[in-house]
Amino acid sequence: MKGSVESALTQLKAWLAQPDLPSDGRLPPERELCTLLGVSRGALRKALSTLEQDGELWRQVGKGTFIGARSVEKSLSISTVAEGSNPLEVMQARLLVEPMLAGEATVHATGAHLAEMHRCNRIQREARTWRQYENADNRLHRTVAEATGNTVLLALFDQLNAIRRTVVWGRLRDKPDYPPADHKSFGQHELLVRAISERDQEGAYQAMHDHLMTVQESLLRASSRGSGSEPDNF
Amino acid sequence: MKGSVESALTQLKAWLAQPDLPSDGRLPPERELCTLLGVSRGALRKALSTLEQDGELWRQVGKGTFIGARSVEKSLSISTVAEGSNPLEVMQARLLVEPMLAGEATVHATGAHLAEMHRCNRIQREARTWRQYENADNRLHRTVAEATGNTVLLALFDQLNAIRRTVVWGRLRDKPDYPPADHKSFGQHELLVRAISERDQEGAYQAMHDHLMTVQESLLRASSRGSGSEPDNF
DNA sequence: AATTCTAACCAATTGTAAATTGGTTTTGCA
DNA sequence: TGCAAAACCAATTTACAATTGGTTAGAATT
Repeated sequence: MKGSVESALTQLKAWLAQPDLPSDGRLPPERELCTLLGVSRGALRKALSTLEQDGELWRQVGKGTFIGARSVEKSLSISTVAEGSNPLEVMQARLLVEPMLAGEATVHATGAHLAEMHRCNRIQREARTWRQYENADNRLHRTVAEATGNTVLLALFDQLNAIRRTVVWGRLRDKPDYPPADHKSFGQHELLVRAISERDQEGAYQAMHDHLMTVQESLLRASSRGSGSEPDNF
Repeated sequence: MKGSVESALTQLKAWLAQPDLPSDGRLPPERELCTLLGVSRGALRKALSTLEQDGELWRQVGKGTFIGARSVEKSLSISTVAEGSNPLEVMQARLLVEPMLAGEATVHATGAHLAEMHRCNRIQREARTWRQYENADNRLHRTVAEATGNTVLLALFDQLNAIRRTVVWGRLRDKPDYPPADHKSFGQHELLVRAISERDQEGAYQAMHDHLMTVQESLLRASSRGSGSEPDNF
C-alpha cells in the first residue's frame, strides 16, 4: 500500500513517545524494531530517515540509532587525529592555514607583537643549538597567530600545532645538533616579519607560503631519502 | 657474577647506538632483546630501568619499550576558548577558514561528496521546519570540510564548529519555527555546490565568503537590534 | 507496470578471546 | 646468598566473529 511509510512514521513516533525507552537514547536495531512495529524494514528506514533529517535522532553504521543530537567529542582528541594522519597532510594544512593567519596578522598586529617577532628573528640568527632555533621558530609562528587578535584563530593554530607535534612525535628520532647554516628559513622569516611590520597583507601571505613550501620540500626530500630523519623544523 | 647488570647496560647502550633501529623508536620485547644481547632478562631489566630513570626511554605494560620522551597530550578546552570569545569573533574566523576549505574542496571532492552536498541543498529547499534547515546547513558545511580530503583540516573545522556552538549556546534565545522564506542562503548554498562541482576554486571561495558575509550581516543586525535572538543559521 | 517487501550482501563498529609485553614472584641451581 | 630461568600477573594489542546501519537484486503484491 502507498501509505506504508506514513504508517511506519506514525508507529515510530508512537514508540518514541513511550516513557520507558532506554536511558542511553539508543533504540533497538532496525531488524528488531521493524518487527516490533509490524512494518517492513524499508518503510521503517524511510521513517527513520525523515526523523534524522529533522535532527530528532542520528544513526551510525555498526553503532546504532540514537535519539537527540550527535555527540561532538568525536574527532576532538588530538592523538586520534594524529594517528590517522601523516606529516605531509599536516604540512598541507599548514600551507592553507598559516599564510591566512599571516595575512590577518598584518591587520591587527600590535607593536608588542612586532617586537616579539623581531626578537624571534634575532634569536634564530644567534642560535647555536638546534633546540634554540626550533624554539624561536615555534615562538615566531605562534606570535603570528596571536597577532591576528582573534582568540578563535589562535585556538585553531594551537590545535594544528598540537596535531603536528603528535604526528611528528615518534617519527623524528635524532635531531641535528646544530642549527641550519645556509638555511633559506632565515631570510624567509625576516621577509615575513618585515611584511607584517609594513602591513603588507599579500606580502605576508606570500612570505609565509614560501617559507612553508621550503619546509615541505625538505620534508619530501627527506621522506624520499628513505627512513632517515625528517629535517628542518617540521 | 656481580657485573652482569653492568655488562647488560654496556651491551644495551651499544645496541641502541645502532644506526638502523626501527623508526618508530620501539625496542624489541624484553624476551627477544635479552637473548639478542646474550644477557638474562633480569639483568636487562635493571639496565633498562636505569636508562628509563635517565629519561632516555620509557616503558608501558602491554605496549613496549620506546626511545625518547613520553608523548604528552594536553587537551585544549573548547569551553575555555568559548568563554573568552564572542559570536563576532567566531564569525570572522569562519570567514577566513571556511572559504579556504571550499576552495580546497574543489580540488579533492569526490562524487560521493558532491552527491551529499546536492542532497543537503534539496533538503534545505524542501525544509518545513527550522531544525531541518539548520541540520542540512550544518551537514553541508561539514561535507565541504570533508571534501578537502584532509583529516587535519576536517579536525580544525570540527574544532571551530564546536567553539561556535559553545559560544552561541547561552546566547541564542528562541529560534524561529519556520525556515527562511526569502532567504539569500538558498541561492548562495546552491552557488557554492555548483562551483565545487565545476571545480571552480575561486568561485567556491567567493560563494562561501559571500554566504558567510550575509550570515555575519544578519548577525550584526540582530545584535544591534538589542537582546533579540540571533537569526539565520549562525 | 509500478511499488513494496524480503533476502542477501556490504562496510563500519563493537565484542570477545587469544596472543603479546612489561612487571612480579617463585623455583632451581651453583 | 645470588642470580638465572621459569611461571605468573595485568595492561595492551591483535585477530576474528558478531552486530548494525546502508545498499541492492529479485520476488511478491497491488
